[in-house]
Amino acid sequence: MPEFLPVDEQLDLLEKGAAEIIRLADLRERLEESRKAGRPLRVKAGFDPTAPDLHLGHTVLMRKLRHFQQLGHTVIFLVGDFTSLIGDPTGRNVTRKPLTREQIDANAETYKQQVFKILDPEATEVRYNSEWLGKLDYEQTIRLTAHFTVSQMLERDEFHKRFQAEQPISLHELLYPVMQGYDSVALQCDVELGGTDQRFNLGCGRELQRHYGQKPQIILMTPILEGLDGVQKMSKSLGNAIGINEPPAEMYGKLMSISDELMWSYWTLLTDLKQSEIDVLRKDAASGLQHPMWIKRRLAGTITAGFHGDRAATAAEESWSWMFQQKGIPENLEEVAVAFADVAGPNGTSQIRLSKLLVQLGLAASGAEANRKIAEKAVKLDGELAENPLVSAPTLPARLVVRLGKRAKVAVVA
RNA sequence: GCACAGGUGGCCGAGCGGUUAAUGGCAGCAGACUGUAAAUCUGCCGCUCCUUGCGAGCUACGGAGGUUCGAAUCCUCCCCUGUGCACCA
Repeated sequence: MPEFLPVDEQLDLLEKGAAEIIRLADLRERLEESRKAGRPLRVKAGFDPTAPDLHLGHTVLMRKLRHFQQLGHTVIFLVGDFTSLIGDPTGRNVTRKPLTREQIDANAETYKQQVFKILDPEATEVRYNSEWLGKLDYEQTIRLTAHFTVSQMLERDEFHKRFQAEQPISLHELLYPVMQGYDSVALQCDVELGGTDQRFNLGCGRELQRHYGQKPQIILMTPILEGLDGVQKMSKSLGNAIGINEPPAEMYGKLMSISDELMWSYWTLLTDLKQSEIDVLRKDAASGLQHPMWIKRRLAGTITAGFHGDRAATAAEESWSWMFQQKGIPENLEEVAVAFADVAGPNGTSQIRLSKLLVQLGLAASGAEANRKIAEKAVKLDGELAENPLVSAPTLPARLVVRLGKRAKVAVVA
């Protein structure tokens, strides 16, 4: 029979960084029962395999899942392969395009690879909701939807807003919360985790479980992580995200660019430091005992190390410091191999067209943009301001340190 | 199906026959300042090419045609969205 920690100790970890728990008393009770019976709780979180590139925002929830896992409970990683045929309307003012089966499968695979950087694969139950949703026939679906009313659905903020704004709401979108709720029934969940934006969907699970004679699940909501701008939620499409697969230097640098204020919620949501310790840091920063920059550097180092290991994090920190504080050129810059033919200048000469080089390196989105940046004196070559669109390449292969604004890369032209 | 209102660059939103690659706001990028912060100020902000010039060409205002020297702006058809109507009629 598995042993569980005393309930208060479990709650101490589980409550950290949770935005809201419905209801805390029930969770406590359920934990008591589980401990007494030696039965792990079934904890579910659903993921839409729509965005194969996970960012730190997604990890807030996964870290919470891991907490349950660490405490010995059963974590169910639910791939919403079926629901993503609909596309969750959350956070959207427009109807999503449905994905194809192939896209979903491919996305789910990448998803898992990334998720297991945080979760223990051995202790995770991976499920797909097509398993049960795909089997529902039309009649069963009708019976399922009969448990909800139209006005219940329209109460949901997203729908309400769209309705008020006279924007389209497709009928099938109303099915999303119903299906997510049914997932909880099918899996007999004790707890479901989700972001605060999932409140409505999570609640549907409780509602349906009651109808199916199950104890309504406990809901634990995690806050939505703000992106680099500190205003909007972290999202790849808003361009304010830090991907968990980004190279260490990139990750570290982005973390350093957040505002001082934002850093506190990152500490809470993205690290294992105890809340009490974080509060001390905050006090020290306010009183001037510790410079906020150093606290931020520690944050960036901690998070980077979590994904890339201590050594990589230290290297990232060093090159950041070198590059931005001393405005130097770090040693371990990313090298990109570039074919001379792709960046060749006028015919017959050995010159390189700088704008093309910037595009090849991914530092500029287009040649036109690259040219503008050159004109704006934002480009440096080997530390020297580059104002000429043509660069003479002495001998091939040539090694050039190219810098545009905050980012720099080494081009190896051959 | 009918009536009405709409569909403009990443988003919001002007323009309603001609210096309109398209006012303005947001977002973004770069420069200054800093702790690569934030805030602020300044510049940029469709793409391609080169002889990098206040250069040339191409593409763009839901789609397809048309009128015109010239259309995001006018006409026709189509697609999409919202609202209202839809028993007696």
